[in-house]
Amino acid sequence: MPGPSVQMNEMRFPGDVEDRLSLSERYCALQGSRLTDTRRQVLGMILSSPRPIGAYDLLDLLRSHHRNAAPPTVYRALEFLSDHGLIHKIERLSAFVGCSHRLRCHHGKACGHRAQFLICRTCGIVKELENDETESAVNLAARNVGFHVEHTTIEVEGICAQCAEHVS
Amino acid sequence: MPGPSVQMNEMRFPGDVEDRLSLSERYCALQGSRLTDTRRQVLGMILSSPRPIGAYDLLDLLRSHHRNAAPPTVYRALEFLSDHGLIHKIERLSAFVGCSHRLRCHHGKACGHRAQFLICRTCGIVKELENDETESAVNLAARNVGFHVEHTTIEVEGICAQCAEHVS
DNA sequence: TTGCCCCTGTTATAACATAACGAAGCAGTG
DNA sequence: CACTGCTTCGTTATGTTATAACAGGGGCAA
Ligand SMILES: [Zn+2]
Ligand SMILES: [Zn+2]
Ligand SMILES: [Zn+2]
Ligand SMILES: [Zn+2]
Repeated sequence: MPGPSVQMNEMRFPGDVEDRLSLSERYCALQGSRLTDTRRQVLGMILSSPRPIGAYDLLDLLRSHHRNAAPPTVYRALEFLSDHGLIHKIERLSAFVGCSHRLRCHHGKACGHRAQFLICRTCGIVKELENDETESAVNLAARNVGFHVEHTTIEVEGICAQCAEHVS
Repeated sequence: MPGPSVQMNEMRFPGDVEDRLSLSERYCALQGSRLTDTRRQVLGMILSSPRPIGAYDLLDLLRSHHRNAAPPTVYRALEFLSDHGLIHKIERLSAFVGCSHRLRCHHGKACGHRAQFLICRTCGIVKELENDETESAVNLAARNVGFHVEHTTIEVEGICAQCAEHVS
């Protein structure tokens, strides 16, 4: 009876997603971390989703290829991916998106990459911006009251350009 | 057998909180809204808390004065207070703080008040800033990609001035 | 071999939030 | 007052998101 001892079938993703997964694998290896099967599959599912996806939706998807998956399975993977800057959590949605910056960045885990997220309330698509002026302004304002900034969450809700066109 | 038909005892708050509650009551009246007993008590509890307080902590407090309180009781009050700009939700904490702006503002419900929140990860205290440069920068960045902004969430995690002193 | 660290499996529970429906209260109106 | 419409609230149940806690497996180095 051939086959692996654990019920984990390989999940196939579109070519561009596979490319990003390969890059992510190499990126993790350089950090001395391992992009294991589960982590890779969760990342692939996030990258394949056109909009932010929640932990329990990921769990449902994961289960069709990984029988034993439970909430901690997903949350552990999400924590790893988040720690390594491969994904971002959108707080307002309790959902996750792939980082559109990380794979273009050569500074590693602690590069201080900060972003702003534009959330369209019509189509649900989230765009990641990296606007230095915004970061500078908020950092300055915080320092002016003696606050030491460690992490900034900026999430903008509104209507994206696409959706605005459709209405007019 | 005297007493009200509903088990709702008046809760007493410190003088400064009572002052803000009175102002809030007048503010709501001007809007044609009613700051009912439950809403007033929830607001009072939020204003009395030195740090953000979660819905279920509010529920526990509320129950000692209001036997029948259930989750919807609290969430309805929170929605009302939030809609009227009297409180803010801190997304990263799923918890609520009183607005430090509203009672100084004469523009009413739709004044477009926007704020940034500095969350100290040591003491848990949250400070509300109103920095126009930050708002301008993020609005500009969004408009540059054709995004129509409706609401912005800015939450900064780090160490407050107080706590930074204690360490050094 | 032993000990250590990382990763995972598994069960259970905590924490946060809303759906749905009916009744009570509080306007105005005739 | 009786009628009506609207807001608020009580109540029960359920949905959604996230973590605690502990055991086991597998690689690697001393
Ligand atoms: Zn990013
Ligand atoms: Zn859109
Ligand atoms: Zn405010
Ligand atoms: Zn502090």
